Amino acid sequence: MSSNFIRDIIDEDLKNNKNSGRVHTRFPPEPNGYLHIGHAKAICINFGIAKDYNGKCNLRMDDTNPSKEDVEYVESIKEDIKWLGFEWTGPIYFASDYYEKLYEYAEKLIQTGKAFVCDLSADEMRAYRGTLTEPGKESPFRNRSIEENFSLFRKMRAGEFPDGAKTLRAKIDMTSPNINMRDPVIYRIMRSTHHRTGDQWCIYPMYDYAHPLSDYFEGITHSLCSLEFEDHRPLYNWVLEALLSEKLPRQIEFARLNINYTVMSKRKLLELVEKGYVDGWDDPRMPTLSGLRRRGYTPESIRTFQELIGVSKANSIVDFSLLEFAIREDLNKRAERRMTVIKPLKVVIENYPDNQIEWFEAENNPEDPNSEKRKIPFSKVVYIERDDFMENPPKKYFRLSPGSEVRLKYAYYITCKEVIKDNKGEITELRCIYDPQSRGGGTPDNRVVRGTLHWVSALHAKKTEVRLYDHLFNVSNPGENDKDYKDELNPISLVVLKDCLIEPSLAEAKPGQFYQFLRQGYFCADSKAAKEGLLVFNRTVTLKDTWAKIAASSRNKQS
RNA sequence: UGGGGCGUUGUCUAAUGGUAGGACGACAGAUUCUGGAUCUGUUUGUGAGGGUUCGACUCCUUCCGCCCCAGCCA
Repeated sequence: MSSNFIRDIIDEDLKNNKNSGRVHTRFPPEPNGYLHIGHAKAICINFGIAKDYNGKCNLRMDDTNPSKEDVEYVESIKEDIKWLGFEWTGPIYFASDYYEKLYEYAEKLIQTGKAFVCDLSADEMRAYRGTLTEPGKESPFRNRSIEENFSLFRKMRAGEFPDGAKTLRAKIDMTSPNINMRDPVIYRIMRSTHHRTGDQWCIYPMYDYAHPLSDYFEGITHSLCSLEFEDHRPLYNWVLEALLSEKLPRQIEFARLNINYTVMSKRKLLELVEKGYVDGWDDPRMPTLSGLRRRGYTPESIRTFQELIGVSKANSIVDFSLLEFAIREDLNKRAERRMTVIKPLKVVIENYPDNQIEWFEAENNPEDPNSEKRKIPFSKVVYIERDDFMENPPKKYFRLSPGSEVRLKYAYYITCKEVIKDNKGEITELRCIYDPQSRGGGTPDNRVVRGTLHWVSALHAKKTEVRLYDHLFNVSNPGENDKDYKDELNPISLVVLKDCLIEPSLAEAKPGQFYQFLRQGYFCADSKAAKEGLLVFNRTVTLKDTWAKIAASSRNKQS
């Protein structure tokens, strides 16, 4: 586990015996959307630190805004964290469990003259707040007596005022250069049914007030959050210091994760879901954990990725290729190999006996010495990949072309004798001959064939749907330069191919089971389609493709 | 232009006054029944200027650039 500036701070705290050597973090999502890979960074940081320091990490739902939150989201959050491989300490905490306590502390704030009930409307409050460069003005309600504030606040709770009519505000400093300190609202009146407390409350605490206290209630020592809360730290500390005298949690901020060719804001992801640009939160193109899971990403690969990107305070955009590296590395070691022809081209082996069937032994995983072998059937008619044949091949193309010889993996060498086309000029079939001496993939004369192709036997193959995914957006940084990110969606981020041919053993693939389709990529059986009894494979990531690179660069040279 | 942050190769990240290193990518080669994997090698960087110092990514200073903040969101 590599170090970072947060761990350095904790090491220092430990050295000074701060918090009596305790390390207690928390992951505090708001249940207003599904977790995405940016959350995974925060999860790995918080749970990872707890694990490595023999500490604790709480899961706390930061549910102080019922208008946006829902139980569906709390369920998905639990599932995603468990799937990622982390366990929270104790029960799941909810900020809503603290509503009564939070209310009592607010009364304490009033009693000590540190909070007041304000009648300013939202618009008025904005006007009083000042601007970035001008100080604000004090609310005319700022100097109400403690008794009046007290009784008004109770009436707020009792529902005697309409929504938005009054707020409870911290009395700090309207001239502060930090706008967060200009008498921030800490309670608002909002008649909204909460997913846990129902209609019990009509006033709800604000994040800036509820969060530090929730941390305190749970004995959190290090409250790790993202950079945009840096400006809120003085307020975080103000709330705690105004109410408490003991050792307090310390907030530390780190840069959130950005990855190119995708978006990472819950607002935007929600919009993609609600407006139907994608097939739900778990669409395999989404950067959500449920999407990545459905796509075939493993929890191990996501944890590796988080380890690779590190933790710092610098804003950054991580290359998608790093995520791809992490999943390839994991799946290369673990995924069983299968042969699947995605875009089939019929090959008839003219000199192969008409009704003969042979079974060849194939490695399930050459990277795993303990893996078993399987038998695959071979017959006179096979299918190969359309891309593995070119009638007029360029230099350095060592797949099949008229007159050339290639190896059908695990089977025989074949040579192309004739190309058959339909009346539109489209190639429909290849006529080949095989060398019986090359059985098993080698010949007595050790002749060199550069190309080795995957194939399926026409007699035995099963038809299946395969879905190929690409970046959801076709620009590196969607929404940049005032563009609407929705205009930058990649129109071919999903390509559905329905006539793919799989080898027989794949017919029983379990939902979520991952494979390497030889020479093509890693694929996993789609769990959503499986619920409807369909067998569909999602492409998780392609294999690295050196030939594609060579072809592309020579194409560039020509143009 | 108030306040808070951040600038190290194409990308991410180390080095906390003492050889600017790692990972990904890229490139080259070896090897290979996957143009995969594996192995080897190569390349590119401290935002700019001044200062302190034997020595500066690191300290001081001036500047430049980028991000965040004016929700009764989190």
